[in-house]
Amino acid sequence: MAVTIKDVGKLANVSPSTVSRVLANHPKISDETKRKVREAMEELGYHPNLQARSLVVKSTKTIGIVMPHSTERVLENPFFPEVLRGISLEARKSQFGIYLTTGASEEEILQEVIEMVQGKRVDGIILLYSKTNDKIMDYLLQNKFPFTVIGRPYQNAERITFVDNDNVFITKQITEYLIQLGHQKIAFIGANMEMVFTIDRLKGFKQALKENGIAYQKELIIYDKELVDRTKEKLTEILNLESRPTALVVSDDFIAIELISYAEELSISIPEDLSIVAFNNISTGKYMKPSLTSVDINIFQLGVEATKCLLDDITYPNAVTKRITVPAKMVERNSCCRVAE
Amino acid sequence: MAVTIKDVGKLANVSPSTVSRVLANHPKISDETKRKVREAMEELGYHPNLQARSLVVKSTKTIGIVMPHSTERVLENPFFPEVLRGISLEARKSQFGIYLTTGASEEEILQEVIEMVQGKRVDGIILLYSKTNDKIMDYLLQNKFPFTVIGRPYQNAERITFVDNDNVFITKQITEYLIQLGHQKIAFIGANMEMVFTIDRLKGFKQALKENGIAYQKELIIYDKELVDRTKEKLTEILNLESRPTALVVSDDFIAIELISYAEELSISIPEDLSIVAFNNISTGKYMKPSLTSVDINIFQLGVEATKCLLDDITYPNAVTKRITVPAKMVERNSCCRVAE
DNA sequence: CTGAAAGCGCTTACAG
DNA sequence: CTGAAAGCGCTTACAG
Repeated sequence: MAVTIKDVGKLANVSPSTVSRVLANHPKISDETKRKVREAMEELGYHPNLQARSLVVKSTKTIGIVMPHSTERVLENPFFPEVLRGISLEARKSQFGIYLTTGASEEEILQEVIEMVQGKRVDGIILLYSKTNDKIMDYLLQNKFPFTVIGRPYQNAERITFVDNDNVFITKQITEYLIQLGHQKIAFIGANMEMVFTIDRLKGFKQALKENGIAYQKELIIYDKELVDRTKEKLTEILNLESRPTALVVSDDFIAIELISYAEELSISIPEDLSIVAFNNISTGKYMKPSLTSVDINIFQLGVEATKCLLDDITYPNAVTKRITVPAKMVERNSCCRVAE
Repeated sequence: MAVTIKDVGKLANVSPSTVSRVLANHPKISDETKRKVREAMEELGYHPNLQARSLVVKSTKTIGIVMPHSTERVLENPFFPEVLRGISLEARKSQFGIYLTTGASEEEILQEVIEMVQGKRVDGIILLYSKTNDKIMDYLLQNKFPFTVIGRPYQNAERITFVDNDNVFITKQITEYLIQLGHQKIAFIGANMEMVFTIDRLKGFKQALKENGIAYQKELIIYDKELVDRTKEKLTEILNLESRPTALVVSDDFIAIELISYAEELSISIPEDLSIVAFNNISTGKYMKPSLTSVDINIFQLGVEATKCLLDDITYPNAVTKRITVPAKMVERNSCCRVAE
């Protein structure tokens, strides 16, 4: 059916081995035969069967990407396309393809990962997120399979190559920015507390409070879990607190946008009554009213670096693990202002 | 190194052929040997090498997805994650994996597609977009490789299975909605004119005008090409036309959001001075001020249906081509109002 | 019900 | 510089 190395060999009057060698541009093959063989390939429209090659060379030239559960709202935000753009760019440079998980639950994803790994579908894996007690990370580590994570591994970080923002630092910085604007009552609206970036950001948030002598108030910390399915009530609840916060650190621009709309229903003006700084710097943030002050976490670069690391890891197994920090920076716009006296 | 069918056979005291058969749960193998073999697999942690299997059964159980050029802004909007969610869901049901193109130009993507097809990496392909003169579609058609497109193929539609919204109809409908609100000067802000959905929407737009006796004005049609890199000038230009439109049909919520912000800089109020209906119904649309009236094109369902069709096509090659229409509907919010007399 | 053999399409020592 | 042979890990007629 499909044209194989044998057909090409026959047409060019050489053995299959020789065809294979010109495919690899082996230096010891004469230019003459190379020409002949290439002509034959051209004529027959030959293209190597990658499966067959993979089977013998034991390398697939593809990387697997583990996405968050496809049911998560996470996927709604532009993180995914953007990180993929970074990964693609870098993978393509090395002629690597991309294979995706599709699972809707951690268990399903784990099964897919096992199949990718054991089924020899990929040479390495990029984990797009880092959460606590992640079975997938455990599995990969245990099987010594090359992988890189975007985000800080909660355990075994010293044995894992990862790229991340310095979430503690940047969150401390933005919190201090709010403090310098005179805010004392600042709430933290986190994402899922199983996500390590949430843990790190909360840490930075607390550090800023502490170093500035502001007491930490438990009721001013809200997590995603409390938000899902009753976002509106929960957010409204905060806004109605008798000692309502004057500023918010919000894990995601989308939540910030939602929250702003609720605030305005309650006649709370942004930023006069409530300052907000969020994360991710979505492209429409600058067109909002008020425009959103947000942390640009450089998603594209996270993807690029993670891929570079993974490809390194595949090429030189057993090299030392690396830790890459991608700079995040606050983009100041108009959703924050000095607290009213 | 890795454990193979041979190792399992040895441990279970059967031939590799038998192991292979219990893998396939062949009915003629006795329960007793099945048990024995499965035990051995368990003990050794055996997992089949999918590459090897693919090589002989000539099926990869994976589908390839061709994305728009990764450089396009298209990727910024939630179309991509959402369609992928639909594809994943459906693919997973049939145990199919997903392989992605990464190319940054049509030429690169074509090369990748050729490699996917000839390299036997995938059993079928989903094209995530439809544009005029698409080399990739031509290639696939010519090679009789199973594929499905999301969007209407510009050529050869009768020979291609595709899923699409009825873009002509829905755009006609929303245009009539604006006309019924009393608007006569309506502008159309399209995406790239090479995209077939833009062509179709423009057609629906014109139909609505014609049937309502409104003259078609060329200067009220703007394409993406004119927008890229100088979006602001171009949009502002429209807003400054001496006979400024009172309503807009905009190809994408993101553009609408951007446009709204420029309008307000010019003290044009939405919707009082300018009504807007856009496409895609992004999740934050309802939190905008004003909230966005937008067409929900049901991206998720487009992904699901495209995958179903493709899997059918893979299972029953040479079946008749299908055309699936996924309903789109306008979600009415507050960005449109009756034209001022 | 099970095994031996051939074969999927390639690569790569080994030999000359 | 090139070919014959073995092998990657599986599946599947063919035979018994």
